[in-house]
Amino acid sequence: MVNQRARKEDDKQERRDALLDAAEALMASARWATFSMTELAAGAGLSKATVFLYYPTREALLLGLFQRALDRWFDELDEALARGGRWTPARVARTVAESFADRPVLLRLLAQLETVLERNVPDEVVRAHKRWLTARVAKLGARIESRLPWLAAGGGARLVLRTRAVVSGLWQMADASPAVEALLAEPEFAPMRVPFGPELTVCLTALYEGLAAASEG
Amino acid sequence: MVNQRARKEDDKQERRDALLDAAEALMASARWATFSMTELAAGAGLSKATVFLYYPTREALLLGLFQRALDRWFDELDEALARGGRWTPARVARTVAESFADRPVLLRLLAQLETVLERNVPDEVVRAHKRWLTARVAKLGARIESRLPWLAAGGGARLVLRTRAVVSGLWQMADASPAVEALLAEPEFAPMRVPFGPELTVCLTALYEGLAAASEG
Amino acid sequence: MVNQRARKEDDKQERRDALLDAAEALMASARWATFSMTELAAGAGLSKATVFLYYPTREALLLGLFQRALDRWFDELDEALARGGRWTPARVARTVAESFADRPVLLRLLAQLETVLERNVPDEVVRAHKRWLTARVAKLGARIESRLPWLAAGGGARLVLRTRAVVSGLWQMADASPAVEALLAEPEFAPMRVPFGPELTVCLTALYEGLAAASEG
Amino acid sequence: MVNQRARKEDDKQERRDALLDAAEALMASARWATFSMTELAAGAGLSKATVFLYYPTREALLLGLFQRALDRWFDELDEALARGGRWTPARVARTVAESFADRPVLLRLLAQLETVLERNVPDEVVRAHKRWLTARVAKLGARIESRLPWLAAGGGARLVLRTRAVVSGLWQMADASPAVEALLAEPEFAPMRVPFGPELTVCLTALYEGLAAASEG
DNA sequence: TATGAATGAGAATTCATTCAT
DNA sequence: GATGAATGAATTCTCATTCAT
Repeated sequence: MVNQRARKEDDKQERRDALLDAAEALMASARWATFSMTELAAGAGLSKATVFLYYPTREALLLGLFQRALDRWFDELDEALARGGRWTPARVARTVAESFADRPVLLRLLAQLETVLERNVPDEVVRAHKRWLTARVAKLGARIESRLPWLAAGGGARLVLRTRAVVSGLWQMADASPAVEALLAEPEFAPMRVPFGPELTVCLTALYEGLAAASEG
Repeated sequence: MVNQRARKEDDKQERRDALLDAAEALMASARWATFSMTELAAGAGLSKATVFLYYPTREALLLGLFQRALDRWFDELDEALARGGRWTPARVARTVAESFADRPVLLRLLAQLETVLERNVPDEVVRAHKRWLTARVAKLGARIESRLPWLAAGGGARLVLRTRAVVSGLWQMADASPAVEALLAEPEFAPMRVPFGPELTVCLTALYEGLAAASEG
Repeated sequence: MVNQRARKEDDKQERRDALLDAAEALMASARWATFSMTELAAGAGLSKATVFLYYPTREALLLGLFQRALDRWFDELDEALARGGRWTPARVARTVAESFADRPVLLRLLAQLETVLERNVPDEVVRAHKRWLTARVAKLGARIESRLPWLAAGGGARLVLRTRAVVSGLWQMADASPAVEALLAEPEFAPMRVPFGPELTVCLTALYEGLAAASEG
Repeated sequence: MVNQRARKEDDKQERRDALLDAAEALMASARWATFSMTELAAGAGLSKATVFLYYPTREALLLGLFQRALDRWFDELDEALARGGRWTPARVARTVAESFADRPVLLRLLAQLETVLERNVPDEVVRAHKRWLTARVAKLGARIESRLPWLAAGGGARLVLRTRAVVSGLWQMADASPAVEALLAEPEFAPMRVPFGPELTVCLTALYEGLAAASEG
């Protein structure tokens, strides 16, 4: 991917994607906490100036990366929830929890959304993103409502947001720095360890079941 | 006759506390997102170099602030949970949710713990913090276990961690930048709004009830 | 039958003129201080690369714009000085001063000539410009000598250069940034205000009269 | 001037002066047109960050340099005008013209004042500068009024401003880039040469005499 | 102990200009 | 001839941290 010119619209999208691929690789690596445009450009084999050709600010780029990762996740989860069979809160929870497996980049960005992503981005870009997000949340919410009939109208979207909170909160606890990781490996700190996958399943299951019970009770 | 050494230690602690007070004021203000050592020193009426005399790094200081805020919260919640009457999961949830009211600083630090606080801090400092934290979590966990008898041994501590995840995740969504805040105020984005307090109560209640049901079932 | 080559040359000149038109519009606007090739190309409805097809450097383009503006000014002033009646130094001064009315672009470029325009321009381009300029100055100088007979041979050209100095110096003082403009509007700074038109008339009149007196005495 | 610390207020002023000295050296050199903070820091034997410790922006620094150079000029001219003997417009003109000899830095900054110096400078700094300038102009104006009694009250200050215009305008024409300099050395361009010193004397003399005549006539 | 001064090591971003089609 | 894409080379400025007194 060196030194070629993206001429057609397709090529441009390709380049954009390549850029996001490089960003993703960086965010997935151990150096994710110090993500910089310099490193990104180097990783993508492009000059810094070229990066700014495609994204007006660092944050806009990260927002783009977030949106792409989220989009893929929405797709996958939607598909998973479209499968047949009997749907209980627990099954929904398991399905949702599984959908986050192997998505460290999405999870990291999720944790940074409000803190980083939505600052220093042109207003219209944020607006476009939020509009897109609202639509996708609504769509997923509708799907979930069809799976959990006790949900009121709009309850599906609300469930998505609550899920996001649990996911993001748990991930933050799980994604410790190497130093802390090492510390937590010591027996003394065993009670503080948070295995992301299992915990997520447990928490989402409990949350959904609890909400179901509340709506029935 | 007062011990000279001790008095010095006291002075030192006093200074430390003054520093944390200034840091807290800053984190509570609108400028919290740009917390800098310069501003902190100015706020504390000290020179920057002096700050580094008491805390080896910026992160260590924030960790100190976090620990203090958390300590106060532990105390308050412990006290609240010590009150009499019948304790249901819902009451515990409400009590916990209320304990986070008016604690923006704690909540902001909570959201940054893994991302910021635990990097660039001397190992022993992290270790000491984690040790303290483990103890307090265990203690609070025990208290909660006494209130929710269906919890297995160690289940209280685990509940505390899970609670932390929900709290932190919800807060992040709620603590948006002013620009996003304005955006979310538009009717179009109403479904994306997350009122922290009410949502926390709902989520924790559901979570606890769900866990209770699971342990019984 | 029209010459193909010539027509092409005409087209080229047309394009060149269109470019200068866009540049002029930009230099006349409030954004003149941040004149950039990007903005220019956008204003001309061309791509940046195309601009460089017609002018080798940014400075060469500005030099072209300067030359065109100056050319028009020479024409107008020459015409004005061709009028009949009795010519005194004062009348010449007034005529010259008036010739600068409503020529902000010329004046701005005048102030930048040595600082900006004549750097980073191919040698032959500068040479061609200077040759043209010398000729026009000589011509105008001759005209002025016919109006102010006390001028020695070559004195007209020298007067043109001296005039240029006064004009450029006064304009610089008058064309302040908005911030300074606002400041100068305060009573305290009244003595520092320089109204370009009136001052120019006064200064040129005095200069010419002074030179006249000197040549006679 | 390496790596020492400016501790007392005196030292600080010294450092400030050293910084301005380095800036002056740079502005006096051939590279003056590309003056950058990087080059300045290198020239001063300080780190870039240190430079920003003393001046908040590049422009503020240049403004400081300008003010110092101007201050010295004011002093010298004031002194020269304080000398005894009979004062004619011509003698004032000669004195003023001489006061600009060997002041390339002042002259270059003069030509950039409005274009560069007064942008990107904190408002209060500009205000302070303008206030200082107004006062010094008034003082010098008063001195000149005492030398040229035909000047009305306030006419001295006005004369200073008009002088500034002539000086700045002539200097700009004289301070050509090396390339242009070489060009102008050719016989063909002899009429376009502007020897700064002599021309300044001639122009100021004519201007002052012209104004004197006008005020009498 | 306290601190004002100093700085290393970036950071994001810009812009005139060139290249490949 | 025209152009969209790409970039080299700067630029200003920031900030946590260290040094010398």
